[in-house]
Amino acid sequence: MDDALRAVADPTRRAIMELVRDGECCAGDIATRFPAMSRPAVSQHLKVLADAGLVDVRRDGNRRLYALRPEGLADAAGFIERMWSTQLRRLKEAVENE
Amino acid sequence: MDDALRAVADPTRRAIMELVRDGECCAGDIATRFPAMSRPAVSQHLKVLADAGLVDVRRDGNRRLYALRPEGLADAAGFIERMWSTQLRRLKEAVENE
DNA sequence: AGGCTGTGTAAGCAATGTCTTACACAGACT
DNA sequence: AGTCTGTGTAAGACATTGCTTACACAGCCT
Repeated sequence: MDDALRAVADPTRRAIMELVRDGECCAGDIATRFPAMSRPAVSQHLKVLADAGLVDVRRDGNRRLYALRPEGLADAAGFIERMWSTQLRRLKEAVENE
Repeated sequence: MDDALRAVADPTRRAIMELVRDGECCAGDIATRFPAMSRPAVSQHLKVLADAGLVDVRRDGNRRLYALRPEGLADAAGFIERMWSTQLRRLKEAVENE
């Protein structure tokens, strides 16, 4: 979970995830979506995401295709839900005490 | 969202959130739960959490009581759900193509 | 008033993270 | 074989983070 949450804490990486969310995308295409940043910078972000299990990588000849791997967020989602459920429980209690 | 996700990326801060999850807790009590760390370090983490809107602070005489504020995670939860839904949609499509 | 108790803040330092440029290397094309 | 295209990796500069110790200050108690 630690790797995933640390990876997701960066806005560029979140943007990349949104990009590859709807299907595979190759490194170069992803990089051109961030004109303000050099290509190696994007490549490093992709590595962080891959190491955290948030994206899958597949080689296709010359290129590398990246795709979202939502399961990587499972633990993070679990944490948030655990926090969230507190609110729901409190809400429930508040309603019951009405 | 950025502040919340950055705050949540730290394991100590997540532990603090779990601690104050079930009710208010004062700064000192929280700090004693982290014997490996100095009290000011914990105080700084609490500030980060408060600034990110993940905890509420309330003064009670001398002490400061912290409590979880789950709404602070709303945007983060939204992001995760947006990623997550991709998987669900794909799963659905896979089932339909069976 | 004076001295605890509880907490936040300031300054400084070591570790980490995020870029950039330069380079390496595999796969496609001629 | 030679070269181009696509992409990762290495090294280093710079900013940010997470700690520590020392200090500041408000609120209670006598």
